[in-house]
Amino acid sequence: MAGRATSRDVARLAGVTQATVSYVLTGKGSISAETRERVKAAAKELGYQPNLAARAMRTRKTGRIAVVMGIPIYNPVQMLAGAGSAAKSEGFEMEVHSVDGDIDAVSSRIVELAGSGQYEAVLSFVPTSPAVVAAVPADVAFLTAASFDEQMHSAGELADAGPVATLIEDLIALGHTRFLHVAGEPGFASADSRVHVYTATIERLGVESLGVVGYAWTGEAGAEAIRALPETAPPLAVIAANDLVAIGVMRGAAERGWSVPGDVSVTGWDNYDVSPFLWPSLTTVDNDRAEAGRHAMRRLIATLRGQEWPESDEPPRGRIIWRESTAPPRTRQSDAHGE
Amino acid sequence: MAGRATSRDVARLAGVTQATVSYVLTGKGSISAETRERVKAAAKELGYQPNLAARAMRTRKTGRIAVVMGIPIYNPVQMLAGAGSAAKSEGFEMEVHSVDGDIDAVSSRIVELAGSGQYEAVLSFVPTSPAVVAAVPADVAFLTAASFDEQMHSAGELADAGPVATLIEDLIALGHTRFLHVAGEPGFASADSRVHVYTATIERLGVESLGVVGYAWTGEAGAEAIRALPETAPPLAVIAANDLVAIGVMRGAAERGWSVPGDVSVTGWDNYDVSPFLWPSLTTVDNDRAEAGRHAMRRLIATLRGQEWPESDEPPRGRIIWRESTAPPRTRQSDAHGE
DNA sequence: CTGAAAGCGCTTACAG
DNA sequence: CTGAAAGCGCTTACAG
Repeated sequence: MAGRATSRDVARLAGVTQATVSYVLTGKGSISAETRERVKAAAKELGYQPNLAARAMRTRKTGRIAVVMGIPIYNPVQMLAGAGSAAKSEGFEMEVHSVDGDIDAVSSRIVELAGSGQYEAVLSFVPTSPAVVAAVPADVAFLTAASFDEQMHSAGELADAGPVATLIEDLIALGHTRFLHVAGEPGFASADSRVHVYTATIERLGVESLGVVGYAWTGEAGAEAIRALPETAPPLAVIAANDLVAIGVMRGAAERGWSVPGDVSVTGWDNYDVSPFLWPSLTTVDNDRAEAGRHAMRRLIATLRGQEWPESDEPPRGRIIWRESTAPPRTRQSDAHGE
Repeated sequence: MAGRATSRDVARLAGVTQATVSYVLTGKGSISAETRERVKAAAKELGYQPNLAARAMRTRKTGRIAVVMGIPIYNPVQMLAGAGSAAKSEGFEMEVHSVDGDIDAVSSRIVELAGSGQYEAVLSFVPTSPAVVAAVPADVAFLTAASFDEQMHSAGELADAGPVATLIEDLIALGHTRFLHVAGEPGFASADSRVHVYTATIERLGVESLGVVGYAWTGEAGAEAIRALPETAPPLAVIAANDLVAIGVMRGAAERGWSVPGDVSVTGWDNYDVSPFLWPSLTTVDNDRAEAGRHAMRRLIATLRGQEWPESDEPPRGRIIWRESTAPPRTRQSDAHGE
């Protein structure tokens, strides 16, 4: 039975007082090297683990951080593992709360968590309403890693969507001249910034766009986007907001008898575990999710401690993985009929 | 700033003593209805929330349960949400820990968590070594919902694999006579029990099996299983351990020029979000993951409280969703060459 | 550099 | 049915 010895036991064994034990363990007082060693040895011998509840009560710091997830777009475990390890290495425990519902439901749940007194900070991976910031107690740090707002805009979070520009440039190099973007759910920085970069890049390079459609993280949105296209649409390249949407796009193309990548080149995002095994395998943007989680958590903890966050410290960039779903466009068969 | 009022404040406002407040809130003492109302009203007015750290310290019960996940087979969020809601409704907080590594790494982490004094119970969704049970402190409940052992055997967890039998029976009704099972990672009850039921059903119905292969939750295992087949294998039906494996199987078939479902019928498990949008869409077994999570958590809490768990209370059964990847086998073209 | 003491907010015997 | 008091294990001024 571990976790049983108290600081009093350690003190007794080391022949010092309880306060000395506390000073040694928290590193606060100035204790002689010799005493310090004695205390540490005693703590080790007893397998001493501080009672966190008692410490929390006395310090009024719980050492706990809440993370809020929606029913997520993709498997979030690696991101959570990254966030958790960053929290742990800074001495915090991380607790994950899944919240289902719309932005208001999520927002009020966050306010509730922040007000529960159990957490020193709350990190949201779901978009929240702006009112949350004001409703969170002043002594609880709050950061949303999901929302697209002015702050993020300037903080360089747009960089996350950078691969969209590369994707388009490289597809043009392959011979593509016509594009379509199937976007993710509005309110998510990842979705909004990709739309932003897509639109800007299309304009900058002067190529044709069939529009921005979808606005949902679903396969259905991808399939529907293709079903709604005119018969004359191919050849074209579709930039899908993530792999699920892209798989819907591929299905939509198959339903119409359009070949991938011959008639329709398709790109996704997030590199699902299934994506290398699709037929054709899916070109996608791979993110280091664990690092993304660590990054968000470190930033939250900096906020919590009132530290400045260097602008240069951006989240990790996505890396494009080219696979079979992208290729030079098949030569247009009946150019005369194209509009 | 919420979470600020203490039981003392509530007592003062209600004109009673702190003990009375505690009795009312924990429902333990016998307090007059009138006093009870006054206390409740006061608590509500002050937005009183008990300080959990203080309560934990006094009761020596933390009210917290640790859940251990590996880097998971599929998106675990719904299962975790189910487990979390069951925990919450029983008055516990649930904390998720992701652990990477082999069975020994996972096991020692579990022992560490159980011994930390922070949790009243630990629930593992990863297989653990048998030694864990002995190493966990006696006052910490422990349950693994992932391992396939005698206990589960008798507790009816095999029922989880029941759909395998139905799958085979229905495929036979469709005209199939030759099967292959691509299994998941050994040690996982879900993998082992499916192998068990597959083997038993093949034998019972006297149909041909090309074997049980794979033993990994990967797309590569699925593709490899097909690549290793003799040219004469089709038509056959492949029971894959989950959708990722099944997608690998479909790719393997495509590589060999075998059509799905004409030459190879394929079934998966877990109903991935991408599976309805594959081409062909994938026949699979859909589980109520949230209910599975709730079930495991309720059972853990019953253990924690020393309650008997009724044998009849089984985890939810999977429901087969028939889609395009399964169909009657194409007539064998060159039966003479078949072995 | 170390010791004695207070107190974080709660629950729970024990008297009344 | 309610009140006064102890104590869970820790940290932190305050003296020495």
